[in-house]
Amino acid sequence: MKVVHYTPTDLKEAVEIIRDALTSKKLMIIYGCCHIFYEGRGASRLTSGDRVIIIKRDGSVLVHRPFGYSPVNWQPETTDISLNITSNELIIKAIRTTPREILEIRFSQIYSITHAILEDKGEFIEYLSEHEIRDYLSKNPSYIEEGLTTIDIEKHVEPGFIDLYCRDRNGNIVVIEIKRVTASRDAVLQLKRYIDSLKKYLPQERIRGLIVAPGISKSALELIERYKFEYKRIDIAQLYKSLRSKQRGRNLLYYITKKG
Amino acid sequence: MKVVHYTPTDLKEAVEIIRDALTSKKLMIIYGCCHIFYEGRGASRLTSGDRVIIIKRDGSVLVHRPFGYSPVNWQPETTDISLNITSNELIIKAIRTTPREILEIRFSQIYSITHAILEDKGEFIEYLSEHEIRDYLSKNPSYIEEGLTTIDIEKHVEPGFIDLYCRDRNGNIVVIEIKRVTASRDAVLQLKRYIDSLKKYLPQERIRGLIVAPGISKSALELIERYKFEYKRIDIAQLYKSLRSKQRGRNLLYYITKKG
DNA sequence: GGCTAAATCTCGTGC
DNA sequence: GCACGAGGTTTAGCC
Repeated sequence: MKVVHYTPTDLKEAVEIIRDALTSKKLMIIYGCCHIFYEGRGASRLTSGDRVIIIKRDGSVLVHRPFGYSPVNWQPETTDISLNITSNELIIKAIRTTPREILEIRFSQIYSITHAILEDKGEFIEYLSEHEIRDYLSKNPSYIEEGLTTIDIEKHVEPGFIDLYCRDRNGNIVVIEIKRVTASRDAVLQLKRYIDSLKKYLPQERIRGLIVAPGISKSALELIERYKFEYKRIDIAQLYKSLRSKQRGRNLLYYITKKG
Repeated sequence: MKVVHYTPTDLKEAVEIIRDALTSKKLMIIYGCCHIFYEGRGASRLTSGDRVIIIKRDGSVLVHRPFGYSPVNWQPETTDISLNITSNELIIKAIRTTPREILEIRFSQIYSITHAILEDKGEFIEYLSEHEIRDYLSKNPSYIEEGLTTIDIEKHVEPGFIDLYCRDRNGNIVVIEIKRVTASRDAVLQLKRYIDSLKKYLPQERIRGLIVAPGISKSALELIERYKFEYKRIDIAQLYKSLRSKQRGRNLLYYITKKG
């Protein structure tokens, strides 16, 4: 990647640099003093100040202030970008339809422009969240154990929330703690607290404790045996396949490796 | 604003530049080839490729790929940022608690670093959208008229959607057309079409037509009188205050001026 | 295209 | 600190 950097002396010089970068479809970053006009689903004005503007090759525009994660103004990728210059302002206008929205950036000064062609063939691998695993297993409890039925999800007990609250084929209550990664001692202790709390209200019920995770630590396994809980290993990659098979663009197998 | 630009020859040079920028709390933008590790509420990996990384002075981190409006990875502002270097990688790690999340960026190459102190005292002025006004008035119909009750929002009739469909204290139907800006002739004609359509289905009902707007054009007012409709002026600034009064950091009055 | 549901939603406020 | 609600939410799938 070659990054080209300019410090334009005036707006007339800047407009040529920006025009070139736009036509050659580069990613461009501008440091400048500007005020901003937005009209569309909402409407806003931002009075003059120093900002960073990112224009990507797909036409998406981001305006960032010195603070905060989110851009103060933006335009998603489906935009047409126009460029104009008046006697004292350089104007970038990004317009999109559906919904009709206009973002207008008016620079009084441009301090720096960098642009480059980014070669990014990287693969974005997204693992399953605990939430997703929990939802899937609640709908497919037989994946955990034959004859299991879900009674409740995120059932509230005093110490917190039980991931899955089930009943097995013999009518026993099964309290399930799900972990996205190798289950640690903490997971077992958590499960213990839930079950101890439950037993106060259901003294006559037989309650099983079950850790569901792709792996388990030695110390956790020791605790499980002491408390007479159980451990059910799940294959996250297989689960991922079942969940994401309908989704396009992610045709690979995904694995949880180990706790980072 | 003074933007400083570097093209570091190696990672050792880059680490010093980045360290300086971090300690002096500047906004920094890095063009580099990196792979990324994220673990927290979710988990992801991004394999090697060229990206733009923005680190702001509040510690927020954004990782942008050449396409798309949204960052591929990020960390909101409540972060601690650490910097390390191995024999062949420069590692930026941004960690936050509540929720515990780790973002790790591992650069194999750094092409360009720019940093600057942005002076941005600009005021962000957000106007109300027609949508927001409609929602507010639907929940507070007495703002329009004493004894008014909302029956339906965006009620579908043949020619389109009625903004607010209400009943007044005397049991009459009130069809309300809301405008964010000075209402024009078109607004009245629109209202006429809705009411004409309604009358076909409700021949026995008395139906009132009401334009709610911060202003009205002369020609629109003439039409209103001809059709025996009504006009209710609303104060957008006052409405804004009621809506946004709970929000901090926006302690000014906001006004709708005119259509930009 | 609109509608529905989930998100590392974010960003507030109120308890 | 955690729940609740709104947003130019965004983003994806489904009809």
